[in-house]
Amino acid sequence: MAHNSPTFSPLYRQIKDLIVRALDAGEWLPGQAIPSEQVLAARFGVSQGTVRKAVDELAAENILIRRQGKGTFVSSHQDPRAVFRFLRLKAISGGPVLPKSQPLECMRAKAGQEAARNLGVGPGSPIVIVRRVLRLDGKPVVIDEMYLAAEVFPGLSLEMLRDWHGSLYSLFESRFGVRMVRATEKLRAVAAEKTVAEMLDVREGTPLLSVERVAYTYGDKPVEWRRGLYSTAEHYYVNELS
Amino acid sequence: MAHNSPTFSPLYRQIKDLIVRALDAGEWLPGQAIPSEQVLAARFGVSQGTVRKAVDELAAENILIRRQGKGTFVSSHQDPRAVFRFLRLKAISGGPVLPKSQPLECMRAKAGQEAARNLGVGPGSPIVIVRRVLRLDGKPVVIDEMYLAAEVFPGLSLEMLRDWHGSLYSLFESRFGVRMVRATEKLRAVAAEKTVAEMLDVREGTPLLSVERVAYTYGDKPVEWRRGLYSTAEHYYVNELS
DNA sequence: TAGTGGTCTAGACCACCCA
DNA sequence: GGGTGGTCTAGACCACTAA
Repeated sequence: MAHNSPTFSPLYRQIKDLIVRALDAGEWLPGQAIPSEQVLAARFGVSQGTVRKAVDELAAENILIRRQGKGTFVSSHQDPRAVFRFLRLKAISGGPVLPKSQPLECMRAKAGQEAARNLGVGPGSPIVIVRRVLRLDGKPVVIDEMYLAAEVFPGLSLEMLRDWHGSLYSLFESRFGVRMVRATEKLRAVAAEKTVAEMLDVREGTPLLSVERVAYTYGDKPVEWRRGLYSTAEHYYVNELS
Repeated sequence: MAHNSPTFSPLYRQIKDLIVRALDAGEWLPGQAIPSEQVLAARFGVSQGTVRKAVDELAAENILIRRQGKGTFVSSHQDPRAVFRFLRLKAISGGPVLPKSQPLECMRAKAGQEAARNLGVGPGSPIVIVRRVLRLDGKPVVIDEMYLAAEVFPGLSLEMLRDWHGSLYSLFESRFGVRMVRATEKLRAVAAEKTVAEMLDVREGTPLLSVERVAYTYGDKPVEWRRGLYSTAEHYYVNELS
């Protein structure tokens, strides 16, 4: 093996890329099992240990899920345990939280400077803007505005959003084959403007948590830019540092 | 090997615990190299591969740092790269941020209900309360109030805090041998009260980011509970989701 | 050149799940 | 019982660092 080329990357990382590419191509769908390590090793012409290391990293990134005795599965936003992977909210009371999305608007537009930059597309590219309210335990807690590259979500409509019972990301995954894999968020504290305050049932000027997110699919491709305003009267945003 | 006992844990995890215990005992200090994998394997009577897996996990948790060709090192808050591991603030302008701590107060007290619960000590236990302002690029951006178990930080004083040039955690590490390894944070948006507003140089009622943190040392032992109020006029809190 | 971590392999056996 | 992932080992070789 040539281990001294300038673009050297270890075998297991090449295997990892091949697996990601297969996932991106839809060879194995979310929730389904991928082939066993033995089979993958034969397919890629490497030892099982090398496949294992590749899968280990993908499992650490929550892209795959290993289940001893059963197999290795493509992680899915359909999985109820995955809901709070991207929704870092908990009730101050400590009780369980039942999120329910209430779509308000779904419209076509052209990308402005900021949206274009965050979505990695050219300015003026067609995008879809979605606005919705997220209710937790029946109360409005989050108001979101999402910007999506239109070509990735063809035919997305308000009816489709209204008819869907589940998380947005599970809809994206099921209907458009787009799996959100990673996201970065920027948090600030802002004052509620009048219209927002009414929707969240708080007084105008109430401090809200502003959460700006860029979400990526396989291959670190950005596909969603969103801004959420969280009412933190009865909920807080949790984070783990290490 | 008895792999079927009810308290079964794999060898590499036992090795990991032994390494953590050695770290906790101060056998190897932050910034120093630990023995090579070969040496550790001989010491614990296992193969190098098993030590490697234990070290892999500790490196993933940012407790150890591997450097090819040099060795494996105990991670340290002295390392300038470690400053932003627990301070998730960036300038909106995108420029670099130079944090500087300005201690205000350091007093002894007895733990109330909440502090006791968060620090894992009995109510009434002696604690130290520290208040400080954190300046970024010269401007006051964060005001912190910290609650520390007194017996873990004997002799902590305002003078000591004032004389220290570096992060608080690097002080704790150098002077008291307490290394912060992990933390959980709860974020909310709140309105600035008068005294806080003055210190942060904002108007009363300005929305601030409230960050409540419990920090843990080796063995998941909580040793610090703090609440910070962040002015997010020119900075934001960053987070990675995966 | 010697020592460190990093990669890759091959094989054995264990733990778990399911038919 | 047979298949899956999980653990552990032993050995070879590569890549990086420092003296």
